[in-house]
This record gives sequence, C-alpha cells and structure tokens, in this order.
Amino acid sequence: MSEGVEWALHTCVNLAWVGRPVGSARLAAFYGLPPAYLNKRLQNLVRAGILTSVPGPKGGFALARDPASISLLDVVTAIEGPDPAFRCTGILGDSPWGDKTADHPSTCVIAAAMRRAELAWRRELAGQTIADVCATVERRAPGEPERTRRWFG
Amino acid sequence: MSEGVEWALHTCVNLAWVGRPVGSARLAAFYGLPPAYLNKRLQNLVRAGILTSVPGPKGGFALARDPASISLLDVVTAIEGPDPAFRCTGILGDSPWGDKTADHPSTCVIAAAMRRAELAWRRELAGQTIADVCATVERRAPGEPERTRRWFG
DNA sequence: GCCGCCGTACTCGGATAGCACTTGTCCGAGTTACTATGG
DNA sequence: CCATAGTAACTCGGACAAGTGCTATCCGAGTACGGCGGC
Repeated sequence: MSEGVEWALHTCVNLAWVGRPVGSARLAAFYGLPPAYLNKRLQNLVRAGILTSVPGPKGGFALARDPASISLLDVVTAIEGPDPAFRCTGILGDSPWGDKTADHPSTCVIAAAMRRAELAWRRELAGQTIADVCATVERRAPGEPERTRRWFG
Repeated sequence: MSEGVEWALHTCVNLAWVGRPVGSARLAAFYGLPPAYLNKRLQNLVRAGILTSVPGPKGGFALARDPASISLLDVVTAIEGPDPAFRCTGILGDSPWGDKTADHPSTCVIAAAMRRAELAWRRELAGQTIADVCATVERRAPGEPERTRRWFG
C-alpha cells in the first residue's frame, strides 16, 4: 500500500484539530515530509471531497466536512484509488473449455472469496472515522489537540 | 496485489483435482500463462510448505498436504510475503515533540485501526480453504474435476 | 480619515524526472525413466 | 528372460533484464493580503 496513505491520515487528524486552512509546506514540516509530494496527495483528497483547498496567502488545506463523516476508508480510497487490491483477470476464460465472453469476475469462486475478504476490510475501515481517531488520541493524551493547534498557529 | 496470487490459487485448485505431480509448463499451458514465471511463483508455495516439487521426468508440483488444510491466506502470504499492506513508518517520531525511541507501530492509533482492518481481511481469507473452493465449484459444475484430471493426464 | 488601486508574495495545481518492485526470461544442476547389453 | 549400467531427456532452481507504478521535484497560474496614493 502506498506510503502516502499514512501521511494523509495523520494530516487529516491534524487538520481536524487545527480547524482552519494550513499550507502543505507547514503540514509537511510537522513530520519532516517532502512538501511537494504531500501536496500532490492532498490534491487527491480535495478531488474526493474530503478537503477544500484555499489559494493565496493564509490559504492551504482544510477539512471539507465534519471529521465524524470522514471514514478511514474514504481517505484510503482517495489515495489508492477505487480499484480492489485483488483484481480477477478472468484467466478462466483462457482455459481449454473457458468462455471468453463470460463475466468471470462475477462468477469465479476464487474472485468471490477474495471479494468477500476485501469487503470485510472495507467494512472495518468504514466503521472508523477521523473523529474516532481524534477522540481516542485525546483520551490518551488530553493536551495533544491544543499543543498541535498551537504549533500550527 | 500481485497478479501471481490469482495464478497460484487457480493452480492449487487444479492440483487438488489432479492429485499427482504436474510440471509447471503443463500447468501454465492450461491458462496460457508464462511457464517460467509461474514456476517462479510455485517455488514460493514450495518454500511455504504448500506444494512439494518432484524433479526429473514425470516430476512437477503437487499439493504437500490435504486441500482442507490449505487456506487462501496461506497461498496469499506465500506469494505476497508476510508483511502487512499498511506499514506504519512511525512518522509520529518525527513530529516536533515525537519520541524517536517509542514503538510507534504498536501505540499509534491510526496504525491500530489499519491493523484491525487487515486482521479482518486475514480472518476472512483464513476461513476459506482450497477444499472449500473445490467443493463450491463441483457443486456448480459436477463434471469439472474429472474433465480437468483428464486434460492434465 | 476613508476608499480604491496596485504590486507582491504566497498558495495550489499540473507537468516533468528518478527509483523500486513486479513481471518476464534464460540457462545450469540434479534426478529419474528408458534402453541396450550382458549374464 | 532378468538384472544392470549407461545414456538421455525432462524437471526444478536460481541468476539475469525490461516494463510499470510509486516517489520525489520543479515551475506556472491564480488569488488574497498589505501598502500606497488619491479623494
């Protein structure tokens, strides 16, 4: 899985705490990441409707909606793309008595099993939101949001 | 995910039906796959203890144990490796007040959420065996095992 | 003092190289089955 | 007819290139802020 997923998730949590637009350079400096590349990934989140981008001075990226309505799955799919990890190429159609025209991705038993597993993975990710992560961190380290907000200010 | 996973899974099902060693060239010809590359992947299954390799004429690959004891997860991890898809690089340690020495992969809330999702995925895959796939296919197409066995004979 | 204009500096956004990993290929070591030969 | 030694062919196994996608970088278009001049 792309490493940018980790960066995007942590950045979303930070943005949830700050609450106002922050430039990608400042966001990247927080973790010592390459600013331009983080910017490229945050653009993916903008296209997915997770973030809003504000140009000009005092601009930057901010959450587009409530952290409670942004699931981890939303962020992951925004970075990795909507395609599932396992893709059935329909090699059954190339077998001696295979039917090239059949819809193998839908009928293949193996593809179905892999799809079931991936669905469980997506369901688990969809059940956790950015707000949940924030709440868990705050319970463990109550001063974290204020400290982060101050650093970015 | 690597495309070889699909090839390995289908090949395991075929081997379960045939029941005796089959060369990688013959196995690859069944789906029109590159023989040498399929061989390379089947070697992964041998190292994982899923297949046994028999050299010389009349040799090839065969299942090392009962199909009911080979889960889809076994095959996937044999090809993809044991590392999880999401790897926590511990960027929290690079934050302004981060602790480089802390065990971030274990304590990070985001890493925990991703690990939970991946665990659900693995559990789903571990619950399905090659024998289950074979049984489902046979129920749907009763003549399939015999037809496959005959083609490889 | 207040309003409007301009320049500036900062932001995002997309187009452009470098690198790692998956994919694909090849040839050599080892082993087994077959064959020919001798008893 | 049977045992045996030799040969030959077929197998896996690991070492060697090419293509694709992720990683990283740069520069240009656009916009809001701050300063300046005029009213």
